[in-house]
Amino acid sequence: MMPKYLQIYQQLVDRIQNGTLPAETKLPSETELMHEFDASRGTVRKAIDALQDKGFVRKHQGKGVFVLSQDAIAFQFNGIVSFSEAHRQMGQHDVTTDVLSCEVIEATTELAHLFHVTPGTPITQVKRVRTIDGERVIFDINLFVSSLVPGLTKEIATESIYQYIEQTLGRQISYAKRKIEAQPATEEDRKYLDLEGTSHVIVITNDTYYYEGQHFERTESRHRLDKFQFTDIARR
Amino acid sequence: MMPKYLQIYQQLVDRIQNGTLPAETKLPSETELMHEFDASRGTVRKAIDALQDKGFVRKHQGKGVFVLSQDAIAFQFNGIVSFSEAHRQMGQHDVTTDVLSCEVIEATTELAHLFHVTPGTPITQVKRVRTIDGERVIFDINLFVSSLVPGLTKEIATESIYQYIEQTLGRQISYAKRKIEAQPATEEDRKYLDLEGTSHVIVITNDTYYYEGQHFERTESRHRLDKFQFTDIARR
DNA sequence: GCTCATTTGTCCGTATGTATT
DNA sequence: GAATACATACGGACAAATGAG
Repeated sequence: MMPKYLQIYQQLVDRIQNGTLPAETKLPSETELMHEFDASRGTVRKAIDALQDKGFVRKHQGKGVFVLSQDAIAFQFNGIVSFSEAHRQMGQHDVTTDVLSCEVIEATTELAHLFHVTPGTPITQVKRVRTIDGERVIFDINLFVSSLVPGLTKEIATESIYQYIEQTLGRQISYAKRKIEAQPATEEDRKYLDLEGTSHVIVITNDTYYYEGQHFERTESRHRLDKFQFTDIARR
Repeated sequence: MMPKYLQIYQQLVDRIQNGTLPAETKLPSETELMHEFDASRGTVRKAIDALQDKGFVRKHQGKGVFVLSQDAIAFQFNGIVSFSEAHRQMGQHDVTTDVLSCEVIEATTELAHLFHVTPGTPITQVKRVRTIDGERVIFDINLFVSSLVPGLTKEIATESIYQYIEQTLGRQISYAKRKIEAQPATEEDRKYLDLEGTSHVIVITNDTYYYEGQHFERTESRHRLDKFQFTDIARR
């Protein structure tokens, strides 16, 4: 049973997304929502606070709660949004993923230090290439602490690994640190990507942590310069 | 008068930052905090929720509230953290800012469309170069809708423009959209930056909006490839 | 496996303050 | 000034998760 405040939240999100509550319009007041959902004021307020946290509305003391324009929300698919990810959602491009390798290696001292495990600990390494409209433009290297992501197979790596972790393993992801920088292309980059003469690649290093604080993954995502784009929205 | 829940929040932040409440330790329970601060449970909970939102603690039903390690917080300087910004805070580098120009231009049809104003509207344009350890590595172009940021001078541009907006003008910034991508270096890039033969620059386009929703600024920050780094933390 | 105390999560009702119209 | 709407604060009750015994 979902908490009541989340049910109210969800129904309001639905109304915003299906156009019942278009941008700029005022939400019903807290008192009206109390009666409509037969809830206390605190419960209604919690739902509205969640809406504001997610960027759907903005509250103004004395005036009311107003729906924000959708483009800001659409912009807000946070997480890493590369050229491919952004356009895959639009359905405009032909994107394929090839798993080059999926094997268990032993943690080097460097990896052991990174993940806070002992050297020799099994690490699952996945290398993938993403092809967009016939050009190989993204080269991904995933490293997982094997014991923290059991049962990972090549088939799963082709689909969404995060979906596997959250739904099949039932573990909750807490936060991810990201770093974006440019690096000179390596031999491996040149081997697996269609670099077309560019000397550098954009590297996104992503470290992901479970709710309990365990660092279970590092992913290096290496993008061809001209096919890279990252968008983000920062709220105060 | 600061609200009580923010006072409690602030005191707890202080304890975390000065080491009274080190990482991994458990906060006093809600009941204990109620007595200590002579507040109701709801007020104490609001303070703790704020702590969790800012990434200081993590709540666990049935267990308690635990202080998170500081490195995740230190990492969490949101906003754009380029090579220079990150290292200026460390005080390790010699960073200077030169204002190349600061003038009022008329909005082209393109700019008018971007800011939702009529063509010809005054736009304040500031061009700056950031020099780090003697190398010119960042070229910034700021565009402000003049009427929304009145009184902007060359002197202010040398210091922090955001500080001027929030403190002197007393306006609140709501959110910023960011885009990061690579572009071929322009002639202007080559003129103002020490590119050392690199063909591309990293461009960060930043659009900033006031609380009321007005789009008042676009900044293009053009970085030399090898001196660029962006870090970020994404929480679920 | 079960009970029990502890701790956080949800929900309700009420009162008062502050900003806007 | 009055009415409306959100902000803060208090109190009480029960549910759900955790850990100790």
